[in-house]
Amino acid sequence: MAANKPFKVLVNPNSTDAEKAAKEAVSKHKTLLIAGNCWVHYSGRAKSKLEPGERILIIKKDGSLLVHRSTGYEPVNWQPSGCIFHTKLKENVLEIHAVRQKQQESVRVFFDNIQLEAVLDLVDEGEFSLYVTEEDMQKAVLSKPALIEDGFRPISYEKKTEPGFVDVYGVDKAGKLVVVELKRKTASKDAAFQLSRYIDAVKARADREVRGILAAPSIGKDVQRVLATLGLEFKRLDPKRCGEALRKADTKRLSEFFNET
Amino acid sequence: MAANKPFKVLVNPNSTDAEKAAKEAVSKHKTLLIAGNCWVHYSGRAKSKLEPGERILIIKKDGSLLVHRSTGYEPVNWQPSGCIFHTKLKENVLEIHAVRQKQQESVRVFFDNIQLEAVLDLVDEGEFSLYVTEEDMQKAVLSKPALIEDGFRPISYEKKTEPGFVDVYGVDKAGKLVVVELKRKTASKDAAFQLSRYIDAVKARADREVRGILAAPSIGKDVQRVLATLGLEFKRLDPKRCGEALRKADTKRLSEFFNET
DNA sequence: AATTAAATTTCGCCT
DNA sequence: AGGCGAAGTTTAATT
Repeated sequence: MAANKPFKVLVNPNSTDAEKAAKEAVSKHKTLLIAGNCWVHYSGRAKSKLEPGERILIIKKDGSLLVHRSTGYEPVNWQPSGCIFHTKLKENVLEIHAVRQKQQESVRVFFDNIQLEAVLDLVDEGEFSLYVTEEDMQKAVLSKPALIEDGFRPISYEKKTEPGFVDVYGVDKAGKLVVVELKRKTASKDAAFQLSRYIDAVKARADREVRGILAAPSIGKDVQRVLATLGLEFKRLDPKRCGEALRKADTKRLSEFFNET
Repeated sequence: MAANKPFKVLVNPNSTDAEKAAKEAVSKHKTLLIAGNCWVHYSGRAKSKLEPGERILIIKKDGSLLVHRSTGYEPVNWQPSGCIFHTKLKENVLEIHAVRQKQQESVRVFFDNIQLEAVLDLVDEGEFSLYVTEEDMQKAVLSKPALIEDGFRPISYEKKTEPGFVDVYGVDKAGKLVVVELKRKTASKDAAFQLSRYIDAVKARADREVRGILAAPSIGKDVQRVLATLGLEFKRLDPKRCGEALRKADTKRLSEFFNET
């Protein structure tokens, strides 16, 4: 556990201390967190008014603002990053005014009672990755081969050690052999060449025509040209739809498929 | 100022106390707020992994969950209302597990260091009102044409892609054709010219006199002169009164109007 | 730079 | 209950 980090917490602060902390947070680009009784005025593309009630206000170092009520996943009022903030104190009411030049918008939050206020210095270098695993994509194709094309029937599959590449072998509607290479992200030139090598290897053994399909969420124009030159095909395969297909798939049957191979 | 409300604030709590407070918040349907070092796993429609870093976690009484990083207006991980929560303690790591049956989703948040934890009881009955979008103004005029002028009868309406402009066509007391252009904010010169172009187009088709009314909350002196030059009229239209008119309008009748056109 | 498409979109209204 | 459309949508990608 790391040593305790420097941050400020005020419980039931008076308005003067509250404003001081808010000013500090904003000027030093820290995270400001306030829980208390407030009302909010928004004006910009539309207008809104929020009558008094207890909410949570968050202001981040990039100049984004959030006001959260006691329920609901969405903020009741907000402002994307890039705001400039002003604070004002008037008759023990703390006003925090967020102005966004870009969209000509402004949000004013007025606190007349603060339960909790914190000025945090959040250090966050952690990477965020949203993914569909190669295995997920493979499972999706196996459970719903039409994702590749109508009439496609998988015969076997092979998991490769290289991350991001998984092949599925099968036959198409006409009975022609098909090699499918899956890629989690945008198809690269490498992927095209790799698929080409597989195709060549399979052709040499099978001694008959083999189709090669590179299935990925997207492909660049240049890679598309490479594919065409190599006589290969591209099939757009949306990771999201793979996920959907997976969920809708008959899990039992799918697991059986995996077990029996 | 109201008396201080009961709530709990923990600064640098140990994991045992942290879990205890989290359990209390969830079971008693309070708002849970944690700032600390965490990592997050999400699995559902997609999958995601968030490497360790310092963030803010909010769990609301309706079972919604938010994980906010130090920047960005949007949460990095979230879950809409309706989650069921489980907490677990393992080697001083607090795990909060949110499960949503409806979508078959789950979010796991792991804290190994907590700077601040609060259990709040937010009381919020304040009304939120969003008012006067262009469409609102249009609906208001359609439901209460007298907002434009006495005896005005709308015939049809048209929604434009340009933001802020909505037209209503109708006839006045004398049976003369009227084109109304609505603007959410102060009428601009552009609006005047735009209306003028409409009028010209309508005149060309209808081959008879057409009145043009620019309806907006306010108008500048210069724009007023432009209007006069173009032979057009200005009608002050208070957004607030539009909102009121809308609320008071017979919703059924309004929807019928929209259907029959 | 502008336009289009996607989002773990969510949410509300209508059929 | 399912489907469609809007959102103060925002944000990323593509032309």
